[in-house]
Amino acid sequence: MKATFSPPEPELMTQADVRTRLLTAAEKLFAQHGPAATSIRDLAREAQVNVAAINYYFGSKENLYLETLRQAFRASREVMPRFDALAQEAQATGTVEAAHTALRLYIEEFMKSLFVSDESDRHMRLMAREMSDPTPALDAVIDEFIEPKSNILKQLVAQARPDLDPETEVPFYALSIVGQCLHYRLTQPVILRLMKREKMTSEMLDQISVHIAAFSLAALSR
Amino acid sequence: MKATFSPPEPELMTQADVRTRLLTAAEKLFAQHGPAATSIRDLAREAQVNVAAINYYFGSKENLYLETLRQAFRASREVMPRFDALAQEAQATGTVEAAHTALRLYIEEFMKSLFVSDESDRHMRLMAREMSDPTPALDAVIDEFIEPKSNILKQLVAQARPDLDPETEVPFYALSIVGQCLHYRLTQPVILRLMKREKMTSEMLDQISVHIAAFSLAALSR
DNA sequence: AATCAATTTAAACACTTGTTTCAATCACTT
DNA sequence: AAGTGATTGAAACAAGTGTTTAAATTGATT
Repeated sequence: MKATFSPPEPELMTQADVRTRLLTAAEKLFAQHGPAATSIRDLAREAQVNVAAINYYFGSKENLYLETLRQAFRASREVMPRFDALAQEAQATGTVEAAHTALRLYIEEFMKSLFVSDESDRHMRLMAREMSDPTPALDAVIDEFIEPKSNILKQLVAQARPDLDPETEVPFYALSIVGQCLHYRLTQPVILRLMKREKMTSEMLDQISVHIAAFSLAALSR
Repeated sequence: MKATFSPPEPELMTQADVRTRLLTAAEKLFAQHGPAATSIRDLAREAQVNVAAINYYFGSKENLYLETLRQAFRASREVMPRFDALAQEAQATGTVEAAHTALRLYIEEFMKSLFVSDESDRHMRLMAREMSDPTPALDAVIDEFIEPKSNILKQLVAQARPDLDPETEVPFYALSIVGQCLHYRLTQPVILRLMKREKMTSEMLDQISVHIAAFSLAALSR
């Protein structure tokens, strides 16, 4: 007679220890090596947990990955209010100059969030990986993270250039700004080699942010 | 009594059939799914070849990947003269306006080379993959492809803005331009979803090229 | 203290991976 | 036509994958 086990309801979080240890390990390893290159035995070792625990608590490795992503951008969204406040303040002031300062800050904050190496670094790595090498989890990442952040940027661009069509023109300007920033994260190994540097320093980061802001604002001014 | 087989000298290309069929299949599959997600059995099926042939002709899967990359950017470099001619013509004319037109063409050509879906598309995919997810083969890709192409772009930027320091300022401008272009290739799935499109059309490509050129040239003009 | 479900465990499962083996076959020279 | 070395082929290999099993253990409730 086979006993059928029903996994616990995630929201109850009973015996959260193993579950959260697993999520922590997953965030670390998935961010470091990607989901394909991370085996459930690696995960189990890192979390100091039996291999079966992964399927017991999450049903499958893929589901654990999804859950990890969910947790990652749930945490990342808590940084969003800062960006949101930025945009709302600029909108309240209403001037083109206010939009410019907000864009400068937006770029600086965005670049920082891409590189500051701690928890948010792992989150960014996870999402960057999804973008260039998508899994079925990509849709969630777009809806809950990229789209809202992109909307803030579009709003700032629209305020800086009220003459642009919000539907057809503004999006391209927003992509140009994000593209410059992401480039340094997505092709970091190449850029470091071209610049003959070992690693990204905070001085370089400042320099880069200032350049991207100057470049983009120059492009935005008529 | 084991017979020891010595693989044929690559430069002799004796019985090139199997070897080249394998390279062709590898180029296709590695570009499509990446080296990690492509098994040697997938490769053997695609090339209509026995699995053992891979190790017989290339020693290992990793070596086949390296050889494929080598072949890819050897072929890609043959497109370089076009870019080179672009830069030399601009330099010959010498005016800022000439640099602007050359930059416009450069961006257009570069975007095309990133997306036109044929042989060069696979080469670009292979190299883009190396950039965001490097293997030991990255160094060769940088030296033989990225660096020279980047130098042409820097030269055009320097001609358009003679006041900029070639060592400290020009590189950032070049990266801003390349970054905008690559963004559309590296995060293509995300961008298509944000734009609510199924696939990249040549009309979109033109539109994008025109925008990036306008944006960048506006940023470059004082 | 006994009961009973929730959890943990080691082992096995079925499958895929890259690589190797070795006999069969092929192309070519003597 | 026989002999020889290069190539091919089917099968086996060892190691690794995600998942499932069923017995052992735990922890709380009756």
